[in-house]
Amino acid sequence: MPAESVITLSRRERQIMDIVFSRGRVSAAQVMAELPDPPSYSSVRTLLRILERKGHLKHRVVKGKFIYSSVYSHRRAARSALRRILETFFKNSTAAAVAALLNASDADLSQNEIAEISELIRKTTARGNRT
Amino acid sequence: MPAESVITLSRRERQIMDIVFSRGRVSAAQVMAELPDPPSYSSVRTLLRILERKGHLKHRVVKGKFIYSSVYSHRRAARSALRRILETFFKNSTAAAVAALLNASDADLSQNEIAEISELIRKTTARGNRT
DNA sequence: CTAGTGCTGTTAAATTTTTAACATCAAGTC
DNA sequence: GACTTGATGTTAAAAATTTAACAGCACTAG
Repeated sequence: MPAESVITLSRRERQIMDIVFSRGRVSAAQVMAELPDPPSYSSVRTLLRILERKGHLKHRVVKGKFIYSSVYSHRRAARSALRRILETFFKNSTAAAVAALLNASDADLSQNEIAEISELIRKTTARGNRT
Repeated sequence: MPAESVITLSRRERQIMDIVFSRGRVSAAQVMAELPDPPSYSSVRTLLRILERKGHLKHRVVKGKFIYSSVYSHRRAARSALRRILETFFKNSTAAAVAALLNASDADLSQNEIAEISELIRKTTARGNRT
């Protein structure tokens, strides 16, 4: 999801894109079920169609039903979301963001997770480092 | 910023809250300067007043001018934003989120940053660990 | 073949959001 | 003290969003 798109979406559109990203593929019914203060089924379908027209969603027909998914890869969308947060809240300091992230997750990481993260850092370090 | 608030905000309201979070304290003029497709000064002020009425912003009078800031602490807002991303994109896996974060920041972390992050992990580990 | 069921597409009304004109007020200046 | 300047508050029109009614179409069952 291109960074500039996000800030252009309306309230409902955002809510729906969030659901799409967390679910991957969704039917109108699923979206409706997860929307806060869900409107009618009809309204949800309208919104999905709008998002598709705007180029954010695509759909496949599965057994006669429309199954929607994002046009952007999960990776790209996540990256973009993180970048925005990094800039908005952490002045682009990755370290600060990681710190907050570790706290946000209730600070009860398992040893396994710690190990995973350490491993990730090692890998990242190995690749592109400079002074 | 309470998690449920975010998804309630309108497009402009969100854009403004983002600016407020990244700046800390802002005047209407500053907000206008940073808004994409900036509307008139008058419109910006109206929006700031709306956000204050809704309980998201507060203001102080400094030399006759209104200086707005968030009602929520930076820490809390960041935490909330991260939680949302964690859930939307990473199924609440902190490790996955950290990985993406390290990538998102162009993978050119300085040695200093690596050190900082490692230190943070050590601290987190020291505190709440299990298994 | 007719009716019912379960979808999607179209359309327009209702509501919310967004915008900006205009009024007002305080402060400094001549 | 009248005037200009620079700010905020009020209000309402314009635009966008949100909603849902309704129409249509395919498929299935009787």
